[in-house]
Amino acid sequence: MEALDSLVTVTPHRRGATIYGPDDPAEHWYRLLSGVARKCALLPDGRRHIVDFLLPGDFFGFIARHEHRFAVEAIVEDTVVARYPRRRAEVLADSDPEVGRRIREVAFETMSRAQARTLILGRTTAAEKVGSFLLEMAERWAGATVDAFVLPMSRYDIADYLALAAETVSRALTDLKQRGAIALVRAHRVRIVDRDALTLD
Amino acid sequence: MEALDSLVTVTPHRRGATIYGPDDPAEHWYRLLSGVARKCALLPDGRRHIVDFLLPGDFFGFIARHEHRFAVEAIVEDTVVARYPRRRAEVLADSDPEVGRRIREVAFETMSRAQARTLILGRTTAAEKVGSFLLEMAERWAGATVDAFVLPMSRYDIADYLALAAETVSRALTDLKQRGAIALVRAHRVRIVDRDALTLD
DNA sequence: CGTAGTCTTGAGTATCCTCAACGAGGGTGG
DNA sequence: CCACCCTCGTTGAGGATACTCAAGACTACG
Repeated sequence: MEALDSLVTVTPHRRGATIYGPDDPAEHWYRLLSGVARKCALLPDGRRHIVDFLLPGDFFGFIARHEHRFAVEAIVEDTVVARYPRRRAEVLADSDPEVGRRIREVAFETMSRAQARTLILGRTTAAEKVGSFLLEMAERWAGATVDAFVLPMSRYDIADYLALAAETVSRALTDLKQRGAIALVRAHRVRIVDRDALTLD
Repeated sequence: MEALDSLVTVTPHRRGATIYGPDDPAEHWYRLLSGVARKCALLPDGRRHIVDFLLPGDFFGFIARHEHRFAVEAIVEDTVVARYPRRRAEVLADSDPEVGRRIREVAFETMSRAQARTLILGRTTAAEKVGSFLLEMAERWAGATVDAFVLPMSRYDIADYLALAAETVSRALTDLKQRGAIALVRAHRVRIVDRDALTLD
């Protein structure tokens, strides 16, 4: 991927900063190098949906159209993003099979993420949604299956991701804690104690 | 795309037939030529999720891994599917930039579909979910923005797609009908009367 | 024409949302 | 270093929504 790396621009972002907006021309592809970000859509009635959380290594901003439909915002301080000019990357993909294949792989991974998300949202009860969400985060966090990790996003972010009220997320988490399924340290540090209790029921 | 077309195998499927199963080796890419299909996941507790409805023109079965996680089943009689051997298609994509770019475009389209679906599932009330679902189907149906179309899938399918109970789907539809937002002919033929009434509550 | 599956409708209950108040943490400025 | 403030998180009570269980009506198929 040295060929693609020659095109890259690396930019740090502050917490809350917008990486790209919903009406920006889609002239770049992006990859998160460090930090965490959220991809969100603002609905006509003012509500907000979070369609994806972006972790280090994740690519985003891929789109066939010429305009993004979502906004991407940094969630933590010093969220570092690599940016690839779309046109030149596409030209490179046409001439370099290695690059083209890599981009296809990345697109397939992104699709996998979207499908996993769909399965989580398809859960019916709040406890199941929150449980599945924690398992997803634990799995995506550094790729390894770690049991303890940091949830950098707020309860409101989680709520807008799972289509729940923030209070319901909070209640579900305390409930999981009291059942012994997870342990919480100051609201943002999670340790999974009983994996099975997060899926069943 | 004549290059890819030389690899294709076309197969008709009966209503209810399995196009590929959850444990099949992912040795093919697919495209729906006619009919309708559902992509579904079977959960450990026996419930079913429908992750996507596939309409004519849609590609599916793209995956980086070596095994599918979902099953795809025909919903209507005579659902015709084109099948491309994955390995050979990948080799072709490496050697033919045209093919490679087309596959990237298809992957991006599939991602768009997944994101649209996420927005629908993120709706909170049943009426909004069903309304958004109808608008999605109306839009995807033949690409044109038609107001009258056929909903070939059962209420149970819609329910498993929207994470609702089948009864709730039925109630939401009759409610929309009584409000004058849609007209129904024998449960499966829909005409959209008032588009705005489908989005804003 | 008959039957099996699907769709609709009803009643009661569980879940989640809304509104509200309180508490905790982190950051800032004195 | 401490006090303040402000955002975020938690908890409670009441009401709305959707689910479950159940039965009846209709369709589509054989």
